[in-house]
This record gives sequence, structure tokens and C-alpha cells, in this order.
Amino acid sequence: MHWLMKSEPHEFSIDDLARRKREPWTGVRNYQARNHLRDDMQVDDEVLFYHSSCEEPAVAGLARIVRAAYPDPTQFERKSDYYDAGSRKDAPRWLAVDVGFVRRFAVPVTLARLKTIGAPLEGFRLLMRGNRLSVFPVSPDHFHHILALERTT
DNA sequence: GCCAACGTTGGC
DNA sequence: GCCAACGTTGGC
Repeated sequence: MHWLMKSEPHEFSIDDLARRKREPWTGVRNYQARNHLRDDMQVDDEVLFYHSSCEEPAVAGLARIVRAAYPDPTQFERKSDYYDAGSRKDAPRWLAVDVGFVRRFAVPVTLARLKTIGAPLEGFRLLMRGNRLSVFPVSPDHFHHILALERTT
């Protein structure tokens, strides 16, 4: 499948991922997003890496799932922002995946631009009202349309 | 099970 | 900083 994953670039950007090569995607604390990780994400799935809550929200690059879902260790770390006292080790509530760097877009595909596309991106979740989910599937058509936007500027 | 209050996300 | 749109929590 294809995915979009949001990250705030001042926390973790596509450039950070480029340096690290791969990174555990921890801290997902929304059941719908968790279910996507658990049920549908597979190694080698491609990911649009989206920068949110920043000056120019945009799809900033491409990533890939390099490890399928496993218990998110941060839920058991008392000092972590993501600590969950209600989660038990024998029945972990939250999951993580590992994400690998593929490439950084030379020119980010901005949210502002995506909004001008219209029909070809009908139903693309990022553009829909009230969208807050940090991880969601992208149809192959939408995914490839966005890659084409990167090439045409 | 309802629903008000509260917290979070994220664009602007 | 503001606000819309959700999701979660907790009293009843």
C-alpha cells in the first residue's frame, strides 16, 4: 500500500531522516492510526513524508516502511512524553514501525499547491475537512499524481 | 449510553 | 494566537 505520514519538521524532518537513514516511528497515540500500522502496513510500502505545523506545510519527500509493526517502546518509558501507564507489556496498546529514507523532494509539493489540483486529488485525505490523522493510506492514483507534481514543479 | 468539558491537531 | 474539527474522558 501507499501512505502519508505527518511529522513536524522542527521535531523530525526529511533531512533528519536522510541523515539517520532509518528511524523508529514512535508516539502514535491514535487508535485509527495504530490500526493502520497494525493491520495494513507492510515492509516496502511507500510513504509520502509530510511536514506539518510549519511555515510551509508540504510533502517533503519519500520514505519506505522497513520494519512492520512492533510494540512502541516509549509507552513503557516513564520519562517519555508518550508513556502510557495503562498499557501492559504482555498486551501493548501502541505500536511503532521503522521508516527508511528514500529521497528528499528537490522542490516540496506544498499543501497550497495540492489544494489547487482539484479533481485528480478528489478524496485525498490530507485535503478533506477536519483531517487530523497522522498516518493514513493514499490511493495509488493519488500517490503517483503527487510524484508527478514533484517532477513538473 | 449520553453528552459536556477538555485536550490536541494543524492551518492560517 | 486563534479557531475549527475531532478524539477522549468522566459524571450521571
